[in-house]
Amino acid sequence: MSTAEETADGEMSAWGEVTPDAARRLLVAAVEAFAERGYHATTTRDIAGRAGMSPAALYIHYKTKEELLHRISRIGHAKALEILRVAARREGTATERLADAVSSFVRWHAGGRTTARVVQYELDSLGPDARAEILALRRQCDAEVRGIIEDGVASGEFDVLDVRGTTLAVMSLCIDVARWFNVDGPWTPDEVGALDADLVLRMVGAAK
Amino acid sequence: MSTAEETADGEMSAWGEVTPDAARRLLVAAVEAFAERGYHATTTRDIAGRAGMSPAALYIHYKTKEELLHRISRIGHAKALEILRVAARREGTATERLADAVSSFVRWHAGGRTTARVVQYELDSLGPDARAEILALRRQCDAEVRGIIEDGVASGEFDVLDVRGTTLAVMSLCIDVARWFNVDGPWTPDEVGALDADLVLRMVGAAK
DNA sequence: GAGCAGGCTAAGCGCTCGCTCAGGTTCGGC
DNA sequence: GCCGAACCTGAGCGAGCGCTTAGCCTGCTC
Repeated sequence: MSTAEETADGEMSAWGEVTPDAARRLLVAAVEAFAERGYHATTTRDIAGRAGMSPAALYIHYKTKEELLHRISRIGHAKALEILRVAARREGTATERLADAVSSFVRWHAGGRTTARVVQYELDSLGPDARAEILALRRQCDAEVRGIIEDGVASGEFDVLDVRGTTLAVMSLCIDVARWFNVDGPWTPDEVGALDADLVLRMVGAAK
Repeated sequence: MSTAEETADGEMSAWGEVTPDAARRLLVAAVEAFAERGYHATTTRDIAGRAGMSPAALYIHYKTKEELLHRISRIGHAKALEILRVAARREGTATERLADAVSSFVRWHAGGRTTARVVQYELDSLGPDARAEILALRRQCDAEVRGIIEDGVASGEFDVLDVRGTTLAVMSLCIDVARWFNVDGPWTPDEVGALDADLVLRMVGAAK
């Protein structure tokens, strides 16, 4: 699969399943605003304005501003989990699957940086129930990566002292990309993905 | 140097240089509130309340709420830079200095998680001038780590394909600790520091 | 072509925000 | 014992917030 759908204009194509059209435009506007300013610094008037509507139109499609963040978080985490699941369950050695997981996960964080920032850093702005639901998805993401590492340890491909700690370090490497990646910077999402995949294989002691 | 000054009750001792006493109490209260809720979700009434004062007292010591964040960011980044500088300029091989830099930097992010969260994740809430000033400090932090890695490459200790990219990955590993570390979790700051230092040495291809 | 449901806006409500200001208290210097 | 400076509070201002409501279009049904 190409990364085109996650970059530039295509970044927002992942929201195609959201209907009707007005609800999707509001959601996309909210993603952009939350990514730029953060949830609490974003006003409902700003979101509606970006979608070309009046502030009141927002409340026809969503009950509250928080519901927008909740839906964005759920869809985003579902996408992240899908990326990791596909990599974890494909054919191949643990080394190949880990490299695939890291490179595609990093590509998503870099190319879809706008979405990824909201998904990874605005979790605490959700209420307790919504946060608990999203945290469950996040633990599943961790579990997919940990599973690959455990496979590699079991098969003798990897040399890892602390599987849980190393898993967290791998996730850190991927997630933090959303914090620093800049589309005007020296790297493409593909290049960062390849670099980080190489670094992760070194971390787990995989043979080159 | 022990890590005691960065943990538990001692976390806030780094603000000893802030005077007078009331100004320091307000600053510490702001650090706690910003770390818990984020800058925009924190009210001046909350900060003043935590410091045991009326909302108006805040404006005797600080011109605006943003000035509080600015001062916190500057002091925090200065501390981070000092930690990295000490490790980078001590005696020893590049391997020893990199391990020292990572373990002490990670210890600071884990033990002083409250401060580190504000310092690393609330940067965008600053105005343009203040942000530019803080970004300069951040680039100096990167440069210290990059310097150690370049030394290791030059001496033949390290095997690194992309020095800039690897530096960013090392910083990611350290900084992201502030996002996930939990004082009630299974690790102490020292343990995370040692684990991440080991992983970083693997990333740069240092001999065990 | 009247009725009606869904989608939208203009106007604005109640509230809390960052911040201000007049005035009170405390305390060292003389 | 009085003065001025430093510090702090109670009260509250103007603004902007999330969200609501009354009513107007538009297009589909029969």
